[in-house]
Amino acid sequence: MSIKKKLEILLYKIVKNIVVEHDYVINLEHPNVISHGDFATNIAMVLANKLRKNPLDIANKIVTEFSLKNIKEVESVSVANPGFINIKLSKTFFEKNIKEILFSEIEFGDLDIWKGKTILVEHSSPNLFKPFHIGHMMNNTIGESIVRLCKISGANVEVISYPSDVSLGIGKAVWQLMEYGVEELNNYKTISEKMEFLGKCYSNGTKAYKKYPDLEIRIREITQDIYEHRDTEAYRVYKIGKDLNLDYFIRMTTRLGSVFDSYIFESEAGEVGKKIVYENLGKVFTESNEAIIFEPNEDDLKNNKSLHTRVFINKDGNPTYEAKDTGLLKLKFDRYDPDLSIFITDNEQGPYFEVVKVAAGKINEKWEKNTKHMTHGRLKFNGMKISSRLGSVPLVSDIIDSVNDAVYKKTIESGREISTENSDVISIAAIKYTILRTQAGKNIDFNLEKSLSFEGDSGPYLQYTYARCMSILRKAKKEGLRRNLNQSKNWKIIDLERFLYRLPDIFELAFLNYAPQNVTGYVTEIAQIFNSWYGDTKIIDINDENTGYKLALVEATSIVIKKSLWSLGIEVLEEM
RNA sequence: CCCCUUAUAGUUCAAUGGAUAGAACAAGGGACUUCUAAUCCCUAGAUCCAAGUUCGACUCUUGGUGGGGGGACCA
Repeated sequence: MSIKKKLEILLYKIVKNIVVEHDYVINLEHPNVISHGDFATNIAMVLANKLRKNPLDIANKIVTEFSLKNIKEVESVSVANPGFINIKLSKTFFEKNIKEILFSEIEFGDLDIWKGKTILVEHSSPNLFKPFHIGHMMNNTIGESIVRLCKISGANVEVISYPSDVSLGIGKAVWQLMEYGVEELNNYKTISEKMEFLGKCYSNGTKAYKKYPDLEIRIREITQDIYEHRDTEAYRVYKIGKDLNLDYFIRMTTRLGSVFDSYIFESEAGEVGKKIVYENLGKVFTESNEAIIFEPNEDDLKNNKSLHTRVFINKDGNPTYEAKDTGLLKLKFDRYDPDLSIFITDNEQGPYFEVVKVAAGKINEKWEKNTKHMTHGRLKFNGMKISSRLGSVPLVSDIIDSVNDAVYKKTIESGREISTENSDVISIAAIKYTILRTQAGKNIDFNLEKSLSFEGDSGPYLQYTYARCMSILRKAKKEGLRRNLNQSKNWKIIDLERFLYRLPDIFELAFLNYAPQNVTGYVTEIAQIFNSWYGDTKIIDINDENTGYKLALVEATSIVIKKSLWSLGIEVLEEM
């Protein structure tokens, strides 16, 4: 149990004796100003209202009781105006905590709050035949971080993606691919080149469809071949393209650090969705203008003003995205029965999914209650030069390449050398950090000069700090120095110790609020405190009896940084 | 017209209803014969507007204003 939980329980019991018959929650927080202590609570002020008493009197009473308990992890408890109770932790606690970090290693910070439960996360869902573009980078980065936070919660986590594998758009691409000739693919060696060619098929197919209306019949026929898996040339060509696309998707997401346990394809979800919509016709859905729609009733609207009428099956009898998503919900819950099902999309789908959720909830309550739709904003490019191979939409690989160029330049300027692999790790860290420092849902200004940096508040800064820790530890080892888990008597607690123990609480907060930026902010603060300490302290000092303990602190810092970055889906480097 | 979302230093972003609103970049000054200067130290600088709830509001409520997104057969 974390020290925070322990103190909260203790305070709860103490307060219970003072105020009977009143509901209250003990809420410990870390004061902004470290001189106020390690924890503070506002309970006395909250109770002052209910009891109509002076908050200072209540606080004093609680503090007196608290002091009698003689908690060895606590050095002092005090009262501050207008009624805060401040708690300072003891040297004993910090010493014990560093031991815990070092013994737990990479498991430090793991929680058990969702142990025994299952969480399903869907993210990075690609449009097959369309390039893996910048929007997917955003989705993948946030999704992967959510996946990892869920794993930290102790839950069993299943990760899936939901590729869009049937649509009129894909029909157009397949038509164009057949026009060019599928054997054209053999002229390209690498998978990126093949993908570039397929991307061209997609955009040129779309253009041709617009320009020549006569094509519609043929392209609709191709689309139908794909829907129904007909044994035709179109379907065979489609299969080749689909497999290539999936292969590429796996490569790209692997490069970014994601692994998927399984896929549910849009084609599957469409069939299932169409079936359940028809099954619930008259109950949940109604017919209107030849289409099947969902219309929210008065109660629905009272609870959620954003609801509106939507078409689930169009007049041609085909499932729309709404029906497909309903089918997807069924497949998710049938296959995984998750206690929580999270999926991540661009926020343009926010109002839309509210409707699907309410409609689906009428078929199965769980589908609505256990589903969390997380939305993210868009990456805006202002002034950032990206040479996109495919028109105006920057591809994920284009972006990473551009950032790689900048990393390479920076490396050369500072007189270092770098491998391609490490450069990639740094570039991806820089991009991911930029996305994850911001609250999901906001648009992000994605600018190499402004928001994407390698200095200060950045991914590479954190990697650099980790590498610095490792470098110190390597040197100590070389000199035959070993860590010492015990403080000497003259050791004075430093700020670093006052932050390292907080990781589990930060993880809990980030998990419960779907807020990776809590971790980003915390780990940046740790790095700043560490670097500041590094700046004014000689860590390896044979004449200092504290050297062993300082080495333990360096190691603990490296563990906390590594684990924090892991939760964000960012890799560390031993040297840079 | 309705709904969702967003507004914090010159810029890009933080801040579970708490105490003196934090960083970074840019600006100015300083620190490498030293454990990695992708670093550190110092200086200056901000809550869109108007009411309300509260002991206390960037945070909650209501009403405005600006940005982004949605609102029947696209996804």
